Amino acid sequence: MKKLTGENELLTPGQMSQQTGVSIDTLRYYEREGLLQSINRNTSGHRRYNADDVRWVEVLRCLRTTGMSMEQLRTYCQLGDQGEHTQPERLELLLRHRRKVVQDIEAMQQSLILVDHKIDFYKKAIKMEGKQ
Amino acid sequence: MKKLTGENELLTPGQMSQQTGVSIDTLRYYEREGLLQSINRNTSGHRRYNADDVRWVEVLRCLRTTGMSMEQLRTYCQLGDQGEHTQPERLELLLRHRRKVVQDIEAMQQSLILVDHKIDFYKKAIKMEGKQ
DNA sequence: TCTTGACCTTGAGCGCGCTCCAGATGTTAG
DNA sequence: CTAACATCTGGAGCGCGCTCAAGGTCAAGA
Repeated sequence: MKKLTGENELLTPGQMSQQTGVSIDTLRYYEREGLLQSINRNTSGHRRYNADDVRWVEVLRCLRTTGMSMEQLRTYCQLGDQGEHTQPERLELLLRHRRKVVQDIEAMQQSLILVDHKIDFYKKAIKMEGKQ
Repeated sequence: MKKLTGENELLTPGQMSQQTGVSIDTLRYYEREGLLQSINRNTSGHRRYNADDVRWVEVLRCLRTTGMSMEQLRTYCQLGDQGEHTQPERLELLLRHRRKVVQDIEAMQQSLILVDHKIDFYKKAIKMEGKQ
């Protein structure tokens, strides 16, 4: 009988991976790299993730999706570990990141305009060829 | 005396690099990888880029900025080499790419929302702490 | 003439973010 | 009890997109 929800809402690595969309290997890698700390273990040393861990991994995913580097992520985590007094620094880090992300999105949108021109060009060229 | 514009509008690698923002090494790398073809050479074997090359590198940059892989880029170039009859395929490739880019941008914007929530959280937390 | 500097080629090296492997231990269904 | 499967650790390997190094050619200025 497989437990689907029980055991105090704790997730096995496999369940965690499914829930977050992050591979088991990557979860362990993040832990090694200091992005994931104090993960609970059961009596035999297997990881058991809790709801906080799930939420944190979702934050990590958002930051990775927006292109934050492992190094910055590590810095961010370390600040978190150092206590509430680092909140201004963490805010600063996120604001810096945000500015970069907005720039990146704008660069992509700008580049997309040229791609669209190319697309239009091909559409017209193909249509012409049909008529010619 | 250094020529700044002369020589039939042809650009040296250094000038090309400056103009396009792509490093000399990367320009050569792209050439090796088949992304840049039939680059002219002067009598001593040095590259001389023309206006078409500049425009093409700008296209490459847009495609790279939007995350097209080297492999797809190579495919796109090869199709171009095969003549006008590959235009429908090239159009298809660009349309596929476009869809992916739009998705990527949306994913980033979505992730940015969560980052913004975190930012708000810190802003409030810091303000509270000041008042408390 | 000599030096400087841009360019050439070939091929190795690198940083990032995973991803995989080996070999051991734990867990569970039949 | 056993077979099959999940997890553990430590460390190696990989794919991508450059980037750099070594050793050479060539042209121009002092």
